[in-house]
Formats: sequence, C-alpha cells, structure tokens
Amino acid sequence: MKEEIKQFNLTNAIECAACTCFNTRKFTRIITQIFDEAFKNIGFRVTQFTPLVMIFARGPVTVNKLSEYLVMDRTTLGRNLKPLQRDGLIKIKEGLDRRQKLISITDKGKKLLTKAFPVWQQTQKKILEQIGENKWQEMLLDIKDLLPKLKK
Amino acid sequence: MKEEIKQFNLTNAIECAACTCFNTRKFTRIITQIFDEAFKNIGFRVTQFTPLVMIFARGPVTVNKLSEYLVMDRTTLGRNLKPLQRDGLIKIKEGLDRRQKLISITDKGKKLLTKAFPVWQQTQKKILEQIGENKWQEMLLDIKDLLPKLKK
DNA sequence: TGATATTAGGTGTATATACTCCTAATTAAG
DNA sequence: CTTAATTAGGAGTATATACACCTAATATCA
Repeated sequence: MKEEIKQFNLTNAIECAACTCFNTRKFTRIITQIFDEAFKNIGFRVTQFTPLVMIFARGPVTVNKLSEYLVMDRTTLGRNLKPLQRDGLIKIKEGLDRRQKLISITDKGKKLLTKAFPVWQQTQKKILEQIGENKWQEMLLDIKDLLPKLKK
Repeated sequence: MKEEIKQFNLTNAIECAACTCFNTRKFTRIITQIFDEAFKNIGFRVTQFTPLVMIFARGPVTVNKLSEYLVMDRTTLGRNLKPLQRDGLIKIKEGLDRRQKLISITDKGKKLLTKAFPVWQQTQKKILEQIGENKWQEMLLDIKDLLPKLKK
C-alpha cells in the first residue's frame, strides 16, 4: 500500500507562524535597528559596540577566545573586526604563539566607548521601558541557561 | 568649572553584558544554526523557509506587503527573494499597477515546503523541549506585543 | 627527533541585513 | 489636464553571518 504523502497546507503554514527562528530574528532585527538609529550620529553600530566592549574588558585576547565570549562564529568575528581595525579602534599584534593574534583596544577605541556608552545606556533604558525590567531579567536568565543546552 | 567626563570603565562594561541587542542576537544566531543544520540535506535555509511559507499563505503578494507580514525591511526582502526565484521556488509577475510585482509560489516551491515542513516541525519541537512550550508561548506573546511598541 | 595530530587563523563563497539614493508609475491638487 | 506628491521597487554600498576548505605553527607520540 502506497504511503500517503500529505501536501503542505494552510494549517501547516499557520503552525509555522510560531517558528522560534522567525520570531527571534524578527525581534532582533527591530532591536538592532533601534540601537543603530541611536548610534548613527557617532558613526558606529551596536554590532561593533559589543565586541569593542568585550575587547576592552578582556583584551589582549585572541580571536578564538573573543568569539567564545561573544558566542559568535570565529570566522564571522574575524571579518567583523576588520572595520574596527580600519578605523583604528583596535590593534592586533602577534602573540608569543605565532599562530595567535592578540587583539586589544586603542586609546581611540576607549574614547569612542566613552562617547558611545551613554547612548547605549539610554537606548537600552528606552527598550527596557517597553519590555519591562523584570521581564528582561527573566529573559536574560533564560538565554544564559538555554545557550549551552542548545549548542550541545 | 569644567565638566568632568567619566571614562568608560569595567563597571560600564559589565552593565553592557545585559545588552538587549547583544543577547537577542546571540540567541538568534544559535537558533538559526540549529535550523540550518537540520535543513542542510534539502539545500535550504530557515531564512528562506519562512518567506516561502508566507508566500504560500498570502500569495500572490507584493514585495511591500510581504515585507510587512515578515516585519522585514523591503530592500532586504527584495534581495532575499533572489535565491528563491533563481531556484524556481517562486515566480514574480507584474501587477495591474505596473509598479508592483506579484510574488507567488511555484509547484516546485510547494513540493519543497512539503518536504521541508516535517524537518522544520521536528527542529522546532527539539528547540521547544529546551525552551519549554509554555515559556515559548509566553515569549511569543511578548514579541507580538512588543514589536508595534518598539517600531513606534 | 621525525611523523602525525591538533590548533589558530584566514579565504572563498553565499546569504542576510538595511540605509541612502534612484526611477518609473500612479495619484492628488490646482 | 498638467504639475506635484506619493508609492513600488531596484541599485549602490557596507556590514553581519557562517560553512567548507586551506595554511602555518605548535603539540604529541612513537
């Protein structure tokens, strides 16, 4: 007896509306746009802000370590560092282990963080007013808890 | 009296670890990787799956409308449709209003959805086992509630 | 110590994202 | 009916993302 193959239908499509990927991507896009709008005047993006903060806090640090801290693909990070280097916000020097590159923040990078931080803080506050401080703290804990489980 | 300018410091850096953008992006990256891993065998990506489902459900539809449904920038969507068109999963024809392009799914596209849906469903289930069904339903409602507020 | 395995990082390729600026078609105003 | 405003969509540019593959350096082991 031939197996009945059920064609994709509208009921399936409605189920797909709950997709974890679609919805988190959607949410992330909007959050990113809000930050980037705020950062516009200082010629900077959130996606560059966080790595720079991490380099400030942990540098000098290798690309691999930094990508771990940021939970980001190594090669993605490598490419994302290019604009930061080009703009003189970070410096990269060879490590004792000559395979490694040690990344650290420059004075110019620190100055930019000093300028960008209040903008980040204000934008974060504005977003938290919508999400709700408690709700966000809860989500943050969930994310922290879920990442290792999902990465497996 | 000169205004004291406080330099960016480690306390600030720690505060930045709670960034809504950084954390949602981090989370989204992992979720996307899990789906893409699952979709690998059928040569397809989640980021193409959702638009295709939406085109199935709402097509024929214009780029503008579709970008509204997907809460996605119009120009981003326009570019994301290229691979779908190239692979014969969607067809694009001129509307009565000759500025518009009407997008609809092809038979090949429907066949692919039929094949991809169980994979999506299974992956979604796997992820929900980690997040928890109730928690996700709550997050979903929050996202639905927040998007209009954040978009303003 | 010499062969092999591992590790750090980059490149090629392809897609995702979105801002700014542009053109053509349609609509609104007079 | 003509002109101005609006709308639909694309192109230019720049960044973000990540897989597969590559090379050089280091570590491991027989």
